[in-house]
Amino acid sequence: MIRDQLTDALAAALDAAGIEVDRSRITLERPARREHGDWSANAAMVAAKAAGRPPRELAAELAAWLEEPANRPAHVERIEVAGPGFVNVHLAPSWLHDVLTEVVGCIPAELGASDDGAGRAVNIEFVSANPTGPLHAGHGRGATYGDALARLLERTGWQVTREFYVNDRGTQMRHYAASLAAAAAGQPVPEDGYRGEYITRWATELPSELADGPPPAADGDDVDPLLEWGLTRALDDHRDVLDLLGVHFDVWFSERSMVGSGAIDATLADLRQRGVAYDSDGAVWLRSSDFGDDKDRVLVRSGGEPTYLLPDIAYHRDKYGRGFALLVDVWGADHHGYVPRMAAALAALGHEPDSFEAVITQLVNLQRDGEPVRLSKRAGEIVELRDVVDEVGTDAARFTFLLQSVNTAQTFDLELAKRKSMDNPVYYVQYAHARIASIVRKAEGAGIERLPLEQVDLAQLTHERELALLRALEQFPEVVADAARTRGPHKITAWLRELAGRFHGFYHDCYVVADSVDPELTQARLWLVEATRVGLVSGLDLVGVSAPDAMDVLDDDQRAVD
RNA sequence: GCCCUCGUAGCUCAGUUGGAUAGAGCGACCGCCUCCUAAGCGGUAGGCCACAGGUUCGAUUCCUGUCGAGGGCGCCA
Repeated sequence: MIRDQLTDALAAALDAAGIEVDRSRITLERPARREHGDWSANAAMVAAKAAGRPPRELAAELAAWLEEPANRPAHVERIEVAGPGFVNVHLAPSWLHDVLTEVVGCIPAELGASDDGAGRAVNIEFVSANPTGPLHAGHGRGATYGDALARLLERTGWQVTREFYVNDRGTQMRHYAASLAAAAAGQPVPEDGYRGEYITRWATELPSELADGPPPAADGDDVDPLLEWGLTRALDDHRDVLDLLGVHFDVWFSERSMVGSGAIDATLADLRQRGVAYDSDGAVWLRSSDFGDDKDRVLVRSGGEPTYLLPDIAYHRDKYGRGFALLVDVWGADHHGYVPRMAAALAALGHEPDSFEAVITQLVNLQRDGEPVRLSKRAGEIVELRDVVDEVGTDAARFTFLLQSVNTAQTFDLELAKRKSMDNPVYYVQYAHARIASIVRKAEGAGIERLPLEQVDLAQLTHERELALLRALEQFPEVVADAARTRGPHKITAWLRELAGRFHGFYHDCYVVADSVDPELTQARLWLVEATRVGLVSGLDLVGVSAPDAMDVLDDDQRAVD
């Protein structure tokens, strides 16, 4: 890595100047402006105070030392001092030609790969919607985010398990079953019930012996056939829609399974043994306020029934028991208040605070051509995720959900997402890939074969468009590492848009296969195009979006409408 | 009242452990097709980075406060 070479050289220059400075404070950054060079160092400004000298004077000394032929790192063209004391390094294009060679030497799945995770096991739990109804549009964001994060962590050396927690017991399930029963009997949904449109729709699917049967038992753990049917119906829906979205789970973990296994009782016993649970007012409490929570929380109600918290703790205890070094939970915004008590509970069980992370995904506001899609929460109106995916397609849905950071509320415009035009980022990026395939076809059609890389003169690549493309590719490994570390897959879509943009500029200004292009240049450009293809496929793979070889061509009428 | 996430161009959003003249796309306006898909490319206009202090050589970034938006504060899940 040239960055490391430059950092080493800079440290040597500081040594030579007799200046001691904390090495970690010396950083090399990519300047925002091209004329500031390829890399910029702040070392002189950082060291100025300790050295008691003006930063620019120091910078000049460092620059002079680095320009000495004996000290000059590879590819360095010139070094300048600028601004308040930056040392700017300008590199020769040859360093980017080396980047090209590195990129085409990788298959897409290897590009940006690292060993940051060191093979540790991470469990990513996401979606985990209650099996009391269909997934809605908001779940799509969590589903896509969780899956993309999983892909990022896999790329960076983690062993990933994708997990869905099924809340298949408790009061919500009983309300759900009662709602189905009421709808089947043509009666109004009970006060605490679910009143979405899907209830009546699903009720019509009930087999007659269930639809006509007696109302479900009000409580108890007796098996209620109607509830079982409803559970299966909802889970089938979830699995099906997630499949459409290209999201697949390794584990569907049943809350109910922990009753039979004794995991819930064992967890309570564990908490008591650690002295972090106590009895008061007939209930059992968790001493969560000792672990950063606002107040203590009830684990078992005075009536003897556990709250939702206890099975959740048992569930996370189970995950630790399966050997995961890191647990990541992806939750909707309406659960963020739940984070401190969960973290407190896991700390109370003796786990490292860093081993549990909760990512909160903010809301998704649906729009259609700029107009908000209004829903009545009281009437239980939702936009089903299935409808979103059906309307805009898997690729567009995924890419759009991943366009921005999950900690800001998202505006998702259905019309924009499905539009096949330049204002839709997913098509902009995919179109770049299709253009590459088109160039390859064109070359084949012209009988031009791409020669082995070692026979090609990459020094032919000097056009600013060509270099800009290589600069974007050069950054990819860092972007991947950063996106994984900060749990931000939106940084991948941002990079893809950048790369695609630079490719479209190249495509416009630099023909690859044409009579006007020298054959040697064609060869170099064919390799540049191949490197770009590897980058696009690699990035698209991280977000689970396809890289098509051709796009549907709009006819003239449609184009005129655009 | 307390907590969480935010507040950046007309709109949707980026903004790299604090860096130089704050960016992209869309929208608006002006240009560009004998040649690999014009679903593209180039240019112009558009900003008190919500506001006020503080830390720093340097703050959109870190700290405090104010205002504004959304969400959360149950022996509900």
